[in-house]
Amino acid sequence: MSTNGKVAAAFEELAVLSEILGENAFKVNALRRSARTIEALTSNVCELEKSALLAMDGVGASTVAKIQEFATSGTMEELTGLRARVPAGLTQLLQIQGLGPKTVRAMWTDLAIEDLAGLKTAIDTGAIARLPRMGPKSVENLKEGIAFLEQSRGRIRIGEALPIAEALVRDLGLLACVQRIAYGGSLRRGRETIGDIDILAASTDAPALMEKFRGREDVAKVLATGETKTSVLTKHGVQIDLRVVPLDRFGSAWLYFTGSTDHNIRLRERAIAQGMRLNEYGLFHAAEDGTVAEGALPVASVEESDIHAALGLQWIPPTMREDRGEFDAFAIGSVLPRIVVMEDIRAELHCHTNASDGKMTIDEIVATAQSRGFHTIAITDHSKGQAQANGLDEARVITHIAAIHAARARFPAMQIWAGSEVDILSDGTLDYDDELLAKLDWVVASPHAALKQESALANARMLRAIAHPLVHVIGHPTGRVVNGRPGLELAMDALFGAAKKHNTALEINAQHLRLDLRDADVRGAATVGCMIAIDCDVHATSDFDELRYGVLTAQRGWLPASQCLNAMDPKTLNAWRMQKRCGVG
DNA sequence: GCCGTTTTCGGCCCGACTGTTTTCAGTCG
Repeated sequence: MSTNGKVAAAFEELAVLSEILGENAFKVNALRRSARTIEALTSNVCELEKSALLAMDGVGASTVAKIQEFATSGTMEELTGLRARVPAGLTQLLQIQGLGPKTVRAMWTDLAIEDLAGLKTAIDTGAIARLPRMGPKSVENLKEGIAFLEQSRGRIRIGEALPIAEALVRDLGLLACVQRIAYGGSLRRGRETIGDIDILAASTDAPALMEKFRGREDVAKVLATGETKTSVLTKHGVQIDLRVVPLDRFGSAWLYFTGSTDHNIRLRERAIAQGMRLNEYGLFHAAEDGTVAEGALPVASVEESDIHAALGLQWIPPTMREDRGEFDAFAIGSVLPRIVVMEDIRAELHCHTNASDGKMTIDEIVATAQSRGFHTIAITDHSKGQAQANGLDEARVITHIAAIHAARARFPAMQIWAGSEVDILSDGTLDYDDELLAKLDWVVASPHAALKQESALANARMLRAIAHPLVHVIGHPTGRVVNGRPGLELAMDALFGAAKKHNTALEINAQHLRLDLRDADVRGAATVGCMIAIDCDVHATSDFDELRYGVLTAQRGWLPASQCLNAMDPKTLNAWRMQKRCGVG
């Protein structure tokens, strides 16, 4: 785990243990907020100056002291103390749906339950019923919560969640009683993993809509159902919540159910500061004492943008609602560079044909790119080190370059480049020599092996590749897999600085399994002024559809269209390609 | 634990739902 990951985990653990001990909930929340802030940093938190730490929202003297203590000793005294007081097994109990810190604490102090096994025993013997507010239904829910936890899949990847949500919105949207329907939550914000799927609807007949939803073929269990809210668990182990609101309150509800929690809190604070109140039913004028008159009509509620406008904001895209500076950036009057959108993307600069491990021929892949409205494609089959992927040796590369260039006559409207995805070897040298690299129109250099190497070595390796004058783009820079492997542990800020200096682009690999660079790193790279390529790493036709995950990640990283290679017109992109090699060969 | 266009102390977003209760605590998003 990276240093920032360790420090963030320490703060999260502080929060959990404090919660079980019954600490002030606002303190617990502040600890959690510190954890999230540290997790999203692109610099090593232990190497930052005190002033830089204090400048971050929600970071105060106490947090700084803990970080500095961790930096020098590798531990936090307070955390060590809490671990000694709270049984380790209690933390897991908090992951049970419907079981919170108050009840866990009561289980521990009243019944001496210290872990999941102890809880199960207390349920079996009936001892659990001695707790206050623990009636038969609560016990039943507890049993189901434990069963769900034991078979739970945790957060699922966005590439799995989004198609499920889209199908649901499409199907339910066909019902005559549905006036408006959309998904919200972390899915709409484009996060790389999703806890559950949130669907929001306006309907003339809410009970009928709920019944249709509960009766869907893929529903395994109804978790809760009422007038306005139904939660189900699908056969694939995904929780889906459906909320129904009046049509004229859709905007405020959508804003609320999209989040994030931190963003919502800041938005409501903003409303209060302006003498108003905000909830899912709208933005309301408040009386002197802060209350809203019974039955008052909202100032704004129909569209999200109405509420933003009434609070002095331009509409904030969902991908940027994380309380990471968006309130200043979107204040009315402030000007933000235009963030990249799907329609900007007109080039695929990383793809594989059947010459290595792709499924398509050169002509098939070019034709597909053209049919998607692209003007440029760089064909980048694997280098020889990727033997398992049928990587090309030097002789095959020469033949392949000629075959790719020959395709230009058959696709006169397309700019077609013969490239390679060349391996960055563990020492930072490349898998082809410079003479061969210079014959290629386009070079993507990527790490594929030695992804567990020590951090200092990994940094040196990637810096060397970034500095190589014949490399255009660094492909999937960390080699991580979402929910899979952590990848290289890199000092990202140093990489961004080098990429800027050498004018080497960094990739957002759009494959939802990779999303590498991750969102927070895109933000860091974009801030420094790096160029970014959003590529689908195409192996088969359907891989072109992964593009949207890459674009969502770019938007979460506040990437301006002007810093995205794939958003350039063909001439500008070609000019960038040529000048990248200025003074070479 | 953090923070300040009334505050360096006293607040800190807001409502729905559930199950247990006779008015509300706990949990969730």
